[in-house]
Amino acid sequence: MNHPVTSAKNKPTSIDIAYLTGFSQATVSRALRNSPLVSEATRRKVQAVARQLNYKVDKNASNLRTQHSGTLALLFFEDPTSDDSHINPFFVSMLGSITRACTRHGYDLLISFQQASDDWHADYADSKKADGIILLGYGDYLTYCDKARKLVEQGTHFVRWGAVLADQPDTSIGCDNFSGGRSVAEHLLEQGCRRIAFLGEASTHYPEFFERYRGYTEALVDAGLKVDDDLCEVAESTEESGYQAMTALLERKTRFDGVFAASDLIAMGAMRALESRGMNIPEDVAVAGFDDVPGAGFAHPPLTTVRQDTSEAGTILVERLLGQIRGERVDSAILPTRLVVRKSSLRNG
Amino acid sequence: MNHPVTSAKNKPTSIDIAYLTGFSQATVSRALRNSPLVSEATRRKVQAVARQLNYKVDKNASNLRTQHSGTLALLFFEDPTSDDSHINPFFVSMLGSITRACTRHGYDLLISFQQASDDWHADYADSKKADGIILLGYGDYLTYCDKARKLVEQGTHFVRWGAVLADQPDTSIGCDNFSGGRSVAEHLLEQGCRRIAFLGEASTHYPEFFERYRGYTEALVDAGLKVDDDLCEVAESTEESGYQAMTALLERKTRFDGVFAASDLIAMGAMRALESRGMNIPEDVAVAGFDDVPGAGFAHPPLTTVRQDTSEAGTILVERLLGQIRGERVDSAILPTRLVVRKSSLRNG
DNA sequence: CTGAAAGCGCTTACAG
DNA sequence: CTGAAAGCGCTTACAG
Repeated sequence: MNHPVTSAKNKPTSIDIAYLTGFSQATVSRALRNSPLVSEATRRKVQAVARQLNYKVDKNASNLRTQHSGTLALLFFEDPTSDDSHINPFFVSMLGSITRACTRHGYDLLISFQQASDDWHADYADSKKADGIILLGYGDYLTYCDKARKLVEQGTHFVRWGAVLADQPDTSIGCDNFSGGRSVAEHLLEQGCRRIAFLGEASTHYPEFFERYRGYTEALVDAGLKVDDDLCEVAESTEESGYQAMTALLERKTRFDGVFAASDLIAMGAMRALESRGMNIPEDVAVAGFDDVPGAGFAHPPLTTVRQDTSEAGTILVERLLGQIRGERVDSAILPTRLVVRKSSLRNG
Repeated sequence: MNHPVTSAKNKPTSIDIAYLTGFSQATVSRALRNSPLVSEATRRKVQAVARQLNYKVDKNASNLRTQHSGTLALLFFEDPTSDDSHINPFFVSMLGSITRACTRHGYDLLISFQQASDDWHADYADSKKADGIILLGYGDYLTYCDKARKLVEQGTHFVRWGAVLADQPDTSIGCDNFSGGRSVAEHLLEQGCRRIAFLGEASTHYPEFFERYRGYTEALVDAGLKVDDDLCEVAESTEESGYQAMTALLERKTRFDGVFAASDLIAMGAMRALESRGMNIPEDVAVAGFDDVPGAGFAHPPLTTVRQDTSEAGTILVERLLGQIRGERVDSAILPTRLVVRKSSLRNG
């Protein structure tokens, strides 16, 4: 009846501790979890032995038993084109704040990068590896909606960072893209710009950009200007795409004195294109972006942009998701934005 | 004897599929895992029903049974000072390539950010949430060594990105910091620099930086120059620290015509400080960094630096870790570096 | 406060 | 090729 003493090879189990302390395995389990059903003395004895053996509860076993994993999954959608080194810095900030929020709530975070086009690797929840999922990254919104509906049907717990629109099936958290876009356009108008270009794909497929665009057009119209389609150039959210969009715009010889890029990456590419043509920013062309990525302040010239509070965003994403997991009804949320004026748009003063 | 048909509420199990197909649960399990022990017809029937029910194997159950998790954990050490938005871009690249390498090998990735000073949250392996751990991020090397030794004793599978030195207890993967540092100094000398400052903490606590420093001093000595301690300024790897180090250097009124910053972030901060004093780069001072972070090429002026192949690094980290998990003996590895010359250091031509 | 027992949902010898 | 059975290591009613 001798219990094999834990060897260096095999991780200790609660049975080992039970044997060593003389208690039953059930009591050991309770003591380890600080159950009030266990006496102080027992708790101490058990925990001392556990520490000594470097015992850690087997999560696979406890998760199987309790039916939850204490883990959240972050699905990160990226362009098929992007490589290792070019993860959108805005999403990096989000990743940071989401990770921190998870830690605060005692959850672990599983991450997965995927092509927006692929079939989602969204089975983390179905396979019980995660209790819920956070969706991050741009992709075609309409395609997303179809998939989101399926997830909702299946009862998968998930939240998403993105545009908050009417009649969405999911819980979305996003910033106020419309008023952010409007504030940029108003600012450029104040700086004396009269022909303001827009760089970004403004369509129902990319509602974040579309809302920013709508804010921009509204500001123009309110200022008595008309929207000139010649000043709009499609771009996705990369530096390279911004460079190309600006190059295309310049080649069209359309006159413009301001640029609202739908994201900072686009803005940075656009500034590079402008500079390579010898144009001065902001004297010849005032430029503004959106996101306030780390680096926007170090750009040349420092970039005027719209700040989204990633720290708050991450916190809310995690909290709403955990609420959903607890079975609460949670709503979508729109976060305020803030215009950050820097040199790239300041023409006087 | 009627088996309750799976309701929308409860996730289906292999028992449900067994009931629906008429096979035993064991056969269902085999069929789902494409075991050769099962007939083609059975396999198809089982998998069809599984698909229909949106059945996914419960990972907690299968992990418990097989005793491995199919998951790797990435522990990311960061400065206590850093906030969400300032994750070192070099490590972001590593994160990208590690994630991709995991995906290729069919592993999931758990990530955790932690303060280097804290007790490590390294129990992912002990609690069986992960089969192995990847350590990333700078921190005091000597402190690390103590902890690494304990992990090795416990039989924890782990690899680390960092300096590869003699007598290390662990498996480390790092770049050739010494020759990288040497190549930078040689290049600056070729550009006519004679008084080259070094920015970074060169001590045994930070062996990566120390090796870069050693490469730098060797190049100077080989060129018949002497190493001037007055030209060295301690800095940690942040933009802000680089700015401050350069400011301190300038205030000391020591003459210098070149700067080797131990990392790109330091270099970028240093360039900002130089510019704010009206100095021209590279005419007055040639500058070079280390890492080739995304953004180095977009800096003003574009930054000369040493490229570390993060894609290769991530791949090797994951592969060696998986080898270790399989019980193979794996060695540390030193990856080659490549000098990337850009405008910040080009004084003629 | 403690213990004996059941069971979470799988995988895999063992037997046929 | 298939099934009955054991067991991975926990947590938690149930009984005392």
